[in-house]
Amino acid sequence: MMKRFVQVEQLFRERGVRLTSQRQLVIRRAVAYLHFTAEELVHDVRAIDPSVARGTVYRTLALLHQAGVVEKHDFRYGPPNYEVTFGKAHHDHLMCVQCGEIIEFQEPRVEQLQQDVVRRYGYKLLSHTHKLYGLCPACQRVGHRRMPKEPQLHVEEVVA
Amino acid sequence: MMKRFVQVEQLFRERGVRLTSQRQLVIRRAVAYLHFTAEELVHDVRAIDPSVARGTVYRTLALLHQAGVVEKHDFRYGPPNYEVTFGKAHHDHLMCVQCGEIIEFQEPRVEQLQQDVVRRYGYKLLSHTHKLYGLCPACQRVGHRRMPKEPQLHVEEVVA
DNA sequence: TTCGCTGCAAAGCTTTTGCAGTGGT
DNA sequence: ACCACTGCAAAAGCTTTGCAGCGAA
Repeated sequence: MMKRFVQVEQLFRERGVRLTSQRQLVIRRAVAYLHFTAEELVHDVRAIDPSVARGTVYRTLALLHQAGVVEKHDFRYGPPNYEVTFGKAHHDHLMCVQCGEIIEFQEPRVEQLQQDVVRRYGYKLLSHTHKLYGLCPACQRVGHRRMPKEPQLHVEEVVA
Repeated sequence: MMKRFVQVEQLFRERGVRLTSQRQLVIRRAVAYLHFTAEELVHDVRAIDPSVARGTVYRTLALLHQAGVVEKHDFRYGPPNYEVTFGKAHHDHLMCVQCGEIIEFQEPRVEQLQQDVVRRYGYKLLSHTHKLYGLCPACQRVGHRRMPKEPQLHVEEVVA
């Protein structure tokens, strides 16, 4: 955890982005989470230092995204979800559009193909999101007519 | 185009969703677009029938997403972008986090792997999003310190 | 006839922004 | 000493919702 924080700091330095005390705090808190919303991060950071402005947290979050440190996921249930992907094994998402179940899966072969694509266009890959939407086994059986209920996250595998 | 509209109607019927005149209008307009925002769709629909409420458009858009007809893309530039993927060849996105350039690419091998994953969990695949974030060749060369400018969409291939 | 759907319009949330002052490098 | 960054607080922007009436099946 500490190590990851230092790595992100290093990343910012390389990019010539100033490492203010506020940003250090935001980064420190963000990398401590698995998943979080922007407002949760605001709340968490301000619990430690109430003087940090909401805008600063959002601005830092944008920087973290640009640096490839965090991903933004929009699952259509509540506010968008952020996730720190830097220094972690990538995983993708499979979601049931009916009941909202979310499965996290790993597929190394996709990672390989992503490298192929990126190379084809001369890009340098920083991060990615990959979501599959469908019907889970249960929702395929019952009538397909109900609106989704509350979402549920089924974490298949979490790699620290 | 007309054919796709009829197919979507069929899909709604199968799901036991009522096909009101308002929904027909929203679907008709949505499938006419390549990319659109929710508000653009609202504007377009209301240009034809001003009595259709904003809420109805948003509610129908949610249904279309659940049915796997449209995808929602959040590129962090302006409002989320919707795209009709039903009946079209899938394509994924490669985006430069620096300048906002967006490249649409096709990678059939990824599609194949998606089927593997979906089968593994017993799901029925409806749609997907797959985005790669990185630095384009130009932004790798110049200093990496500037905030993104306006986004640009480079459509690699558009399949009707 | 039933009950899912709609219009209306306001509320609710998340995110952005302008500006004067502060602080990293 | 620069000028990027911050706090503040309001504005903006997108989406949702409650409710009474309507209309598809």
